Amino acid sequence: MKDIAHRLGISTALVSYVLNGKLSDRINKATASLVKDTAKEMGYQPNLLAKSLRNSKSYTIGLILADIANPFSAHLARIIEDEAKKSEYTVIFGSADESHLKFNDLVQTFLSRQVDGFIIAAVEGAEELLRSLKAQNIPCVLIDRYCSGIEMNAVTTNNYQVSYEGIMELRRNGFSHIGMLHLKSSLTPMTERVRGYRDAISKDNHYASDRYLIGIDEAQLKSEVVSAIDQLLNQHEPVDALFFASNLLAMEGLIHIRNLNLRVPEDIGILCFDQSAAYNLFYCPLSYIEQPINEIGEQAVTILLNSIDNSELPVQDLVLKSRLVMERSAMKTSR
Amino acid sequence: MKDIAHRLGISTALVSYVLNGKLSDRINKATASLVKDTAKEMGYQPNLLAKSLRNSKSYTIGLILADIANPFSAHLARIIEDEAKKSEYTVIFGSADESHLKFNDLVQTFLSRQVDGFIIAAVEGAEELLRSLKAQNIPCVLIDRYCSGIEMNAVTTNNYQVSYEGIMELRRNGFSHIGMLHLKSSLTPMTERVRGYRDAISKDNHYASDRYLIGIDEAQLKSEVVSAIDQLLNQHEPVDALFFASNLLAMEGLIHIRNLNLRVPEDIGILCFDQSAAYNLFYCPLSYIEQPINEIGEQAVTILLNSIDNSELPVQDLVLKSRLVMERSAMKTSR
DNA sequence: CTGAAAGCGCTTACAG
DNA sequence: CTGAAAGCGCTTACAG
Repeated sequence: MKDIAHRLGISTALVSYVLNGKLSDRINKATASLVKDTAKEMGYQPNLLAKSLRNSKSYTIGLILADIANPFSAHLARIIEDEAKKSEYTVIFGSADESHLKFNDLVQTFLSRQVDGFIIAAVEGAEELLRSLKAQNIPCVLIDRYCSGIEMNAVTTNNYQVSYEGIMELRRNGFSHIGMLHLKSSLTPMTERVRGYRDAISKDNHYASDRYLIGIDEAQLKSEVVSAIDQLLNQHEPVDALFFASNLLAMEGLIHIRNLNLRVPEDIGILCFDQSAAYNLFYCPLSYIEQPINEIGEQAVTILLNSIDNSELPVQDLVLKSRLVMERSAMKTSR
Repeated sequence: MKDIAHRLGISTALVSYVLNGKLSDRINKATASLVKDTAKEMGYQPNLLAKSLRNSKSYTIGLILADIANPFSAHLARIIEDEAKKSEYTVIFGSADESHLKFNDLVQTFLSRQVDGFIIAAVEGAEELLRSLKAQNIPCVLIDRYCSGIEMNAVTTNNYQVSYEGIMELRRNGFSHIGMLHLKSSLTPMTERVRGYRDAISKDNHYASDRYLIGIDEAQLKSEVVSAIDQLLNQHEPVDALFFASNLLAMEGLIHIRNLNLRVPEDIGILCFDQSAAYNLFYCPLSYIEQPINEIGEQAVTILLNSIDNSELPVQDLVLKSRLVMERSAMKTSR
């Protein structure tokens, strides 16, 4: 910029005005186009760091996910990237691995990088930090996980409702002993899915709602899924259907079911949470609950950018609808 | 920083020295600890933008991938994130979608954000821009795709060698008519895999090396995979094994094979490129070529950071070894 | 229509 | 042992 100004014998102020299209009504058109041409010729690259420092606006959003390597997160990241780009925002991301420490670390790092706002899939124990972000008036949108007790923008899905309906569908389709594998987690998506399952099971006094309900520790997911399924099958009245409450649970569960040579849906009905390209390789078309990932990502960005532009906006709490996709795996066939 | 200085009645210079641990040998220890305490108490957050501007070093690396939503890319991104974090670097990422325009755009955006260096999965037609990055002396590491004709740091895998060996293994295991589906792409991973296949087929005058070789257009991957497989099966001498040259090709191909009710490996042998959690849902254990993703990511970051720290380093061209994992899908059983 | 000057938050060579 | 001052690359209120 200095070079341009110097070359043309004008001030950097003028260069700045021209390049940013400001005051364009009272600038000599000849000089204006001269500046533009010279800028192009010299390959001028604005320094966004300097710009941000001066404007206290970085056009950067911080995205904190559980793990970018998880297909669900990766897909979401892609949507957010595209949506942010439309408004000239860049995304910096980090994976918190459900760890409170990593989460804090990421927030601090991103803050010192002066992000304009956050899109956050919270971890357990994040309440305090979230509260402090809110107190500092830093624009945030929670995705996936809702944090009760704090009024913050959030984009979530109807986990309770769709789980309830999924189980009711299984019952309607003739399954009578439906088990559920969920992650041991106090975060809303999981607790809501469990609640949906329990209410559906309890309806009309089916049987005790925790009889076939098993929580899995994410740290040893594989082995626990295997023993949980074995346990549910080796009972006096074994389950005739299984509800997997996340894509990872479904993946490991299905592998075990295939290893046991169980036939789906004849021996056991299946309903999974989250879509996955992998399901297509299973021999039986799998039923699943599809979250509207595109909409989650788009809405999160929209809400965030709005609240960056206008800090006085009321808190938005958007609950999107997941879709129940029923395939053969959830259709009981007469034996 | 100004606040701290003001509160303590000292200069910001001193605060800066203390907080950065510089000149620590000639600073009063009492003031030093006073500064540190006050900084903590006031919740001082350094502004990395200002720091970067002053130091012309942003501690940011730009990661350009084909598509962060692709499991392979997502996994790589995660490794790179972790490795970069170890050295206090933050990653900004973008998906180029194999588009030359998006690629240019991302490079420009990241440059104006003053990244210290790039990790790049190049697109077709990126040569010119890469050459200009090299001319500007901007640290870069190419991953996955090698760009012939430009001397740049690169971390790739032995695509030719491992494809050749995979096909030879299939032949050794009794398959005699081996087809290959690859993407129409002039990028090295694909061309090298094809070359490996052809050389293995040509060896000992098997048959014309392009007889069962079909290129797929990524834009309509699904439909073309289906018709390609049909074509390879409905011949006078149909194929008895298939080599899928990428994870997406394998995914769609396997779906079609399952739809056709073909038995693997009895009716058709299978070898896939790239590992995938999805493979585990297939009824027959699948053979695949596993690229060392962890090592790719780690080495890419290491090489990049080294060349950021020392611009005089010689160009590194690292070729890592992929691993051939042979399972039942590649074992011909006597009918 | 255009320029001189201050300032964003930091660092560092220089002086004392 | 510590401070005043310049400067990184930008923007913008003010003056002319």
